Amino acid sequence: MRKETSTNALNEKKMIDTCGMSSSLAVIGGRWKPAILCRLSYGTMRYGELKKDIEGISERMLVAQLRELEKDQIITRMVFPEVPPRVEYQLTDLGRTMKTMLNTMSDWGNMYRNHINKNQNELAETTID
Amino acid sequence: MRKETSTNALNEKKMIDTCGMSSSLAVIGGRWKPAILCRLSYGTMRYGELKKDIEGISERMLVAQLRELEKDQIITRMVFPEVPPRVEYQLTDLGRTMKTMLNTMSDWGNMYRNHINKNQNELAETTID
DNA sequence: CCGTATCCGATGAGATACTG
DNA sequence: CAGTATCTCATCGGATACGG
Repeated sequence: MRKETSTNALNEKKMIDTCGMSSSLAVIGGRWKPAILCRLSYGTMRYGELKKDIEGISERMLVAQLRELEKDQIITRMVFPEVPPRVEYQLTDLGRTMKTMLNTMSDWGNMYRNHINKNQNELAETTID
Repeated sequence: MRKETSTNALNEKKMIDTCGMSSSLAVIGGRWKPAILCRLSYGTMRYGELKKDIEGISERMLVAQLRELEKDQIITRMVFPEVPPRVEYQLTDLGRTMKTMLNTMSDWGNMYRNHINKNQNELAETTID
């Protein structure tokens, strides 16, 4: 039953063996889920707000991604029986546990993009003949 | 413009605006890149080692993913002009900066899977009639 | 040993029109 | 307002055969 001897090597080994990365990517991956999750991490939003805020998304995709996140227990969908109808989405407790990961990914992504752009600019400058 | 007053809200706002998550996912996403990156984060590996170690991957996909990671400056490809031929892959310095993110994603993914499984088991137990 | 080339099905995702 | 339904196209990824 899994000794807890925490050498660095063992910790890293654990990562390879089980590789939970795929589980994470299955939940947060794809073209639109990052945009949805980023927004919902600040609180509740209505369907129409998400649609207006996420540029370029079609209704079909927005609904599909919201349904998947709901099935994966990351967000909740609350329907208010009013006229006109209102539907609000928000992170579950489980969904809120993602915030650290989302921030880490966002930070690395920004660093990476800056790095790539910087190198391209330097390259452009040195190759002017 | 942009006041640098670092309230919590503003820090979070930064995440939404730029959302580097998509940049991260563009580099590490997909079916096979997690497996490749996990393995290369321990050091150099040969093509054949990767192929043997990553169960189910086809040569077509292995090569394609390695080429993309190389283009994205995450790994290097070193060809040794020997007989038989030898090709070694390893993370670049830039690639090594991903390790924190990979671990965070792996940890959350494992936590998530455990959480889901646990709830399913409890549900199964309570619904036995 | 380290790949390419080719074919093909499954899935992701856009556009448009319609509905309770 | 908050969605469905349908059609279409592009990309991802698997299987197999062959090449330096």
